[in-house]
Amino acid sequence: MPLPALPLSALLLRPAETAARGLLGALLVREDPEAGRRVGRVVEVEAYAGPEDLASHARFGRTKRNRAMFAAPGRAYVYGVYGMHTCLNVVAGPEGTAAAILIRAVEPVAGADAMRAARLAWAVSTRRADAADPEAARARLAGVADALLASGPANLAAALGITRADDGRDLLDPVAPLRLAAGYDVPDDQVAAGPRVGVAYAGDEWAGRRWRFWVAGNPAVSRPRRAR
DNA sequence: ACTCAGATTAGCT
DNA sequence: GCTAATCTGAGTA
Repeated sequence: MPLPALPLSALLLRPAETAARGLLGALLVREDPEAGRRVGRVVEVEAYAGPEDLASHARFGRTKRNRAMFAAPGRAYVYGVYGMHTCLNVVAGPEGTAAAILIRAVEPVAGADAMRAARLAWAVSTRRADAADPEAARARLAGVADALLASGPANLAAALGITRADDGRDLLDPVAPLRLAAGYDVPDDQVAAGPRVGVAYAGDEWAGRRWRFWVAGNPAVSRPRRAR
């Protein structure tokens, strides 16, 4: 398999949409001494530019929540949303740019069982109904195809055990427990693009940009929902 | 196909 | 205090 044209550290200095597309095929690795190694291939991403991007969390400037966005490229920006969900971004651009790439889906390459177990752990610790009936939660997750375990940003975070404790961590550190690594090159003819999900509030100019990129036909790509 | 609950927090007034 | 949020799963049809 060919390697990406650029090392990740150089790729992440490019404009967000370029870096986002280039991140397709990279590997997201979670080392866990108990559960073992979990690896996913990035198959779906979204680019967010800096404060000028009205869909970006950086549009309010620097805040308590988004401070990691202003850190160096390759850092994690992890935030919580909708009361229970966690999402992972990779900071892009020169430090202070506040650009970021939302990782929306990875295709499990190793550790699918550990991902399933982590999804269950998240469910019973977060959702009231699953806490009340863990067996039902276990049975539901047992029916989830491997390819869907880390499909969608919040599912991805749950499957890899990503929490806000990971906010600001360096994903390019080759020995970090959560890291990005060079993976597979994805040729242009396998890359599809469309509008970002859930950013209708940003107005036509920004919501209309086709800054969501995915590997065409890949089963781990999340189902885009209707804009709200 | 559509609708809704869930449950926390940032950002704003 | 209030509103909406880079979401998901369950319910109805």
